[in-house]
Amino acid sequence: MEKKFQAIYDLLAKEIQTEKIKAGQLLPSENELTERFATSRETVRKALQLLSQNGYIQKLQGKGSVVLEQDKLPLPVSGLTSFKELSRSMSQKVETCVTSLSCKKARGFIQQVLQCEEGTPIWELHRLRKLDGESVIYDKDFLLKELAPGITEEIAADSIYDYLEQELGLSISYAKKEVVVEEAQAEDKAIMDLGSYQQLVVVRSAVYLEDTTLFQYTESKHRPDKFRFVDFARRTK
Amino acid sequence: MEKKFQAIYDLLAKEIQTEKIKAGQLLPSENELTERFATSRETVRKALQLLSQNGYIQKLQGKGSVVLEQDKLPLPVSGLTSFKELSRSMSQKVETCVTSLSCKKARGFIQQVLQCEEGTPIWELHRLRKLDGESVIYDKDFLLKELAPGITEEIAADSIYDYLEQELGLSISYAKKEVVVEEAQAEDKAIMDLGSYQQLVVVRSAVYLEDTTLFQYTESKHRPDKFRFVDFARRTK
DNA sequence: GAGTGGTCTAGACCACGAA
DNA sequence: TCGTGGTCTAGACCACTCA
Repeated sequence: MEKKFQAIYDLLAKEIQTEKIKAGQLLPSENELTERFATSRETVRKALQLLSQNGYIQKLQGKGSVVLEQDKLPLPVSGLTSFKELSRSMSQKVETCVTSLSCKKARGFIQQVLQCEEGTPIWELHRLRKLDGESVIYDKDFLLKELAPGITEEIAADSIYDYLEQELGLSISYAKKEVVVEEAQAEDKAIMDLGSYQQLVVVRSAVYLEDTTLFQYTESKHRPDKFRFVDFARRTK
Repeated sequence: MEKKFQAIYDLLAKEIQTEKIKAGQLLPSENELTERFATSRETVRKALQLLSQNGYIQKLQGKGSVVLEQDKLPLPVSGLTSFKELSRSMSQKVETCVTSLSCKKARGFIQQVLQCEEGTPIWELHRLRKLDGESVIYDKDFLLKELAPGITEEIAADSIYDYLEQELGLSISYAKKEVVVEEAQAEDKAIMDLGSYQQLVVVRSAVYLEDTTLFQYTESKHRPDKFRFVDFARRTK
């Protein structure tokens, strides 16, 4: 059974996305929504808080909740989104090529970033992402084998997150990310279509499960002209 | 009078920051906190939700709230943070130099991004940020003059946000951002210390007030080696 | 003054984890 | 079984906007 506030959120989000309620208009008041959904005001407010967080509305005390303008498919690199989910919203032709999938024992750098015992089995996965036939993104993933024993090249080419969440029932919960620009390494130049680009945008992320286990470490290198990051942020005072 | 849930948040955040409660430990249970702060459980939960959003804790059903590891001063380019607030957390010597402050009538590109009438008075502000004597960040701001009539070079060199919020009582509420990499223009090369760098990380942002007025548009160009972006993101399902 | 959102309360029942 | 967090309720009072 879906949670009530989630259902209200989904419905309102959909009405905004489909422009059944247009930007600039006010949502029905909290009291009206309370009646319409036969619930309590706090539950309505939970839904509205989600809408506000995700940039759908702005609440104005004494007035109501204004619907904000929706951006036309910004790549939500922000938040936690996998490549497959991303590519769905891209018009271009996208291809994923698994260049390497091997199992290693943790030591040195990898052991350190995954914060595990020396010798822990680790999947090391390299994937090349092609847009319109050009290799422009190079991902290296390191994951605890213990938690995802059955990874295959097919799964890796599709979506690891789908596999984890739907097949294994693991819940990805949060991530820490860092974005920097670095010189392309010899390996990058050999494997990617860099043209004259000498630098790459590198996104490093640590992915955690619900129980706070650090589960995956990823280094994603992007050719600068194919990198775009968009963000919606609220001021927290 | 400070809101109760905010006070509880502040106190707990401080205890985590100062490692009075260490990473990996559990927070007191919601019932305990309810008693300690002589409040209701929902109020405690509001505070905990904030802590969770900001990456301080992870809630585990049936167990409690685990304190997460704190990162040592990540530049929070994420969220909504002004340069002055940023520089406070940087060890390096930071200098801001106002290279231009003028008032224009909106038209063309500027009119479009600020979504205002043609001819609306606009402040155009150029600032150069120096780290250790090198000019590595170049900001161009466009703001509605109507809302911030009294801007001076002194204010611009200090913090515009402080002026807006403390002097004018305006409330900055949210922003949309985009990060891309672009070729350095002739102007950028002339005014910044770019060395052999040919490309710049460009952060474009639109800043909105509480009443959803689009108030400011900023283009911030960073020398790639001095750009770093960190982010904490929760998975939203 | 009427209607809006913002905060807070005191309770209820449920799902989950650990012992 | 007991303590934890997750959801939900029905009410209260306040601050704000607008007519």
